[in-house]
Amino acid sequence: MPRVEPTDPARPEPESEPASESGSESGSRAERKERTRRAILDAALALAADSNLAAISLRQVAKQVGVVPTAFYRHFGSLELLGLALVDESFRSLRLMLLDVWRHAPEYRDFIDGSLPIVAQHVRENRSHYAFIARERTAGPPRVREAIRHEIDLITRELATDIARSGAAEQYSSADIGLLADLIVSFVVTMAERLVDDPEAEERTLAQARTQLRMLLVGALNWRSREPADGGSR
Amino acid sequence: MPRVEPTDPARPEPESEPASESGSESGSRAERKERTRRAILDAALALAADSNLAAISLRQVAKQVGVVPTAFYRHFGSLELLGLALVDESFRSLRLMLLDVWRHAPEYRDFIDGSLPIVAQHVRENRSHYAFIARERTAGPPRVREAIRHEIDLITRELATDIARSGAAEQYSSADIGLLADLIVSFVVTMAERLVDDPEAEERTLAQARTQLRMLLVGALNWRSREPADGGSR
DNA sequence: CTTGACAGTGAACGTATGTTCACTCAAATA
DNA sequence: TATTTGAGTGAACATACGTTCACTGTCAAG
Repeated sequence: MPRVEPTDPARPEPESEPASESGSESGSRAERKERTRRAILDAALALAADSNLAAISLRQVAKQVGVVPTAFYRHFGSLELLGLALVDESFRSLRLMLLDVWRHAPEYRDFIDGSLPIVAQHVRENRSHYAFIARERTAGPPRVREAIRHEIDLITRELATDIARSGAAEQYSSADIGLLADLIVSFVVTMAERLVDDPEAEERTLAQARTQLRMLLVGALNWRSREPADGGSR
Repeated sequence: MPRVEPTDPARPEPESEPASESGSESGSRAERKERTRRAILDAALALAADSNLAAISLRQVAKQVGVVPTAFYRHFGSLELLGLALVDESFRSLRLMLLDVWRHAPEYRDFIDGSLPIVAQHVRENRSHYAFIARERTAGPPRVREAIRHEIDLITRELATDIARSGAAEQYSSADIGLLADLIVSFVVTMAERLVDDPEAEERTLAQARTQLRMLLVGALNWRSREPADGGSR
């Protein structure tokens, strides 16, 4: 039986079923496996927070979860694959949040005041995931870095098509729309990094980001693409 | 054995002086110490490039340098202090480069076309240092992270005073100048990260960055600060 | 009721880690 | 010339690492 002696990793998992059993070994076989998997993901997330993924060990994770090191391999082939799983779940949640943002952005004016608080709230509620992404984006194993960059690229493209659709697509070349989307996403990534880094300063960070985003969009509104094939050959 | 370092144990040290002695033990006592110190810094820089500072070991560094592990302590008390030294030397070089940039920026138009190539060249010639900064900025030991953030803050402030001096300081509140400087520095940091990440794409990255920086400055030129102390809140 | 699948166990392995300590021996100082 | 200094040595330590292997006990399918 799995012992639960280390720092209590009580599952705050939203169970659709009313958990009649308070013990840690309830549920079906598959449910128990999934619970261990979650515990491993959470433990890795917590341990990596004090340094980074490449600096933690399989044995530390296993110890924190309360299982023997070998049990790790039943769930992940390596720490790198664990990292990819964390990237996956981080961006799955992020994309759901972005659906809200897309919806609440009918005009440019509302775009900022409507979107930023939603993003900030999501960062606040998923701090460890954002911290993970911010760190591993530049310092993670190559495959993890690539996965994160790919996800951000996808988001940038979505924002670009959204700008092209709802904005004045006439005055911008499609290349310039892409560049604008990239500028915005890069800025929001930077802002998210700051929210993660210093949660206490959320209010100030947000106020500044709002002004900066407005500066940026003033630039966009006064922008005229010169030639069709200006700087962007795609 | 997850990773190996097939690095040649030979000294790849670029000597500017015509080495009359082919051996590696010329010079005074202090010079020899300094040479070992440099070798340690370079070795750590190279080893961290495959993961990050927190993931490498004192022994790996010592092995790569070609000294016994204990010799490390004659130069640095810990890997963290080594990291701080690397931050220091990275930004010392960076600041020298920025002096050039400040000088060659009399107008906004020239600011972009004159500055970006200088920055790009510096990144190209100091790739390993920029890679180090980019990684450790988010994933390094806390004190290293803090040191990097502090250096970037100083640069941002310098840019702000430079904008206030040479630009039209009338139409912006001082707070907004700071926000604009932060916007620019953040963007350049992102651009530098990309140059480091994919040196092959330097030309395209630079072309896009030039357009994006122009978008950003169009925003700045059309910006009017609403109230003295506040941002553009409505 | 039997049986196979399989999450988790526990020992064992060879190797790598940080740090200590007493030491050498050539250059710098006196 | 005699002495001090200090960069680099090499052994030793306790601990941690990833990975292997044969195992156990229980849930679910046959």
